[in-house]
Amino acid sequence: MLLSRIAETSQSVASTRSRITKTERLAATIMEMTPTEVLIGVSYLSGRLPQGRLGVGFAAIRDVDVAPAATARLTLTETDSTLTELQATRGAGSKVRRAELLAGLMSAATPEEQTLLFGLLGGGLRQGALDGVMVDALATAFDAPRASVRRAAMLSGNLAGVAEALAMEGPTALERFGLEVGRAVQPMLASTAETASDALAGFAESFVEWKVDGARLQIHREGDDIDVYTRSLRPVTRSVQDIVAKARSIGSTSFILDAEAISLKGDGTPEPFQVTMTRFAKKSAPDTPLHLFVFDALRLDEDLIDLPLRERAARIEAAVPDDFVIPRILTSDPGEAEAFAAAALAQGHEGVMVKDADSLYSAGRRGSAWLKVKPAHTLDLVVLGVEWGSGRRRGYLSNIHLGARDGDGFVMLGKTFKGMTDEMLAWQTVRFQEIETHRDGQVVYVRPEQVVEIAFDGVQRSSRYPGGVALRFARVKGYRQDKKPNEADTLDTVRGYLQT
DNA sequence: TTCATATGCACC
DNA sequence: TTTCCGA
DNA sequence: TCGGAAAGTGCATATGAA
Repeated sequence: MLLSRIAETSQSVASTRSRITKTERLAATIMEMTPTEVLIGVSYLSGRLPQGRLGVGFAAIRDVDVAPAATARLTLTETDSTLTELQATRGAGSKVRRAELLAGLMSAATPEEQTLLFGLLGGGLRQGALDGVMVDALATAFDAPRASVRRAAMLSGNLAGVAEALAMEGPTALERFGLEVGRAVQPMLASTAETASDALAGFAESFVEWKVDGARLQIHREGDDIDVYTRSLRPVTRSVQDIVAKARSIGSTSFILDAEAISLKGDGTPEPFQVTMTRFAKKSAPDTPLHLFVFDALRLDEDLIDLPLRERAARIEAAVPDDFVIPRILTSDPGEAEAFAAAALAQGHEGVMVKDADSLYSAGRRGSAWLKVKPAHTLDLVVLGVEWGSGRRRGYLSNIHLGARDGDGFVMLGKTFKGMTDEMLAWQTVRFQEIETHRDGQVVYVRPEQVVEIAFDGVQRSSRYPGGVALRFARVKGYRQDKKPNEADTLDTVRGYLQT
């Protein structure tokens, strides 16, 4: 029902415009909904989508100008306060979580409204999108074990189907859902560890494998049909025909593999991440070949997700050509692990993954069975400006602009909001207004007087910043009260990280 | 028509 | 993607 | 222990200005 509405609205928009965006499509659909439908949809959306992408959709609901992210954020906040009011009527002072709210909405919804909601989940949004909030809400609304709902949704990649089955048949319907070749599965995620030895300490025996700076791929094959998906489950089969060809040479005709794809230079060292990424743009010729590094198998002739990693690895060794398998060792010796990690770094790779050899594949979970270990660098930089935060950081100065010393001045290298505790936020809100020079919109500019220690993963070329370089994954380690700006690191020092 | 800016969407 | 925080 | 919230950069293309 909803799907056909989306199709109709798409066509009418397409007749007047050259291209329609996902948000426009969504907006058009939302505008035709009844208030109840909007309430259900919006309460889901407000907890679900990244902020910046909602601009057009929410602007349309509120009938305000289609305008930049600022409008979207404002509108999103309004939506939030509407929800808060709703919550307040339920219980004085008691906080109602979004999942509870949603569960209540679903239970109270008419069959027509439920159909719309499930349609929204399955077709209106990203295919296969999954959300902890939704799983929670479904479990509560239909009185099913949370873990079972989660597992069914993760493995089938079909949240809408799970929701519908729960509504029609109840919790017993969950047993039907399992792995399906051709249907992308939420990939297993990793936590972080400081060093390879630290990571190793938690496991009886560990696989230590290269962590390459590429793109994660999930490769499905059933007979002659091969499909490739990104980490976010976007199908990219057409862009990566060289990967498809490699997959075809694997000694099995029914599999689901978890792998990394990366462009390497002639000497085997990695190309910058941006080079790999251009292969995944909509229109790009495969002029830079992608290497394939398989590191896990959810299925190889039979389902493997409930077998330990050591067994899955053995099956991979037997079926996948060595060239396509991630270099790794099985060990419990910290020295061996550290040496392997050092060698990976020497090859130019990011670091290593350390994985519990006895762990099962838990789709979509960020557990501690997989640990990523990458060395962090630090720099002492100078704060050039700060932006007012939003959401839970409203009223605080949050996102800081970072500068490196260059001659007598400072050159901006990027921004960061990561690594700040609530205490630091409170402190910097006062501090940066003390050294404020002027304001422009959300930005408070300051005299370059405050030094901050910044951790980062690497330096990349940038067309955005005047120094031609930007920091990758910059986060605050702490403010340096003991250093003067003229002791901060220089632009040349930063550029020095480009090669390594 | 060309160039610059804005926007959407992808990812680590 | 990293980090902090609350349930 | 888990998941939400905070917002990053780069590239391609659509739109607006010259």
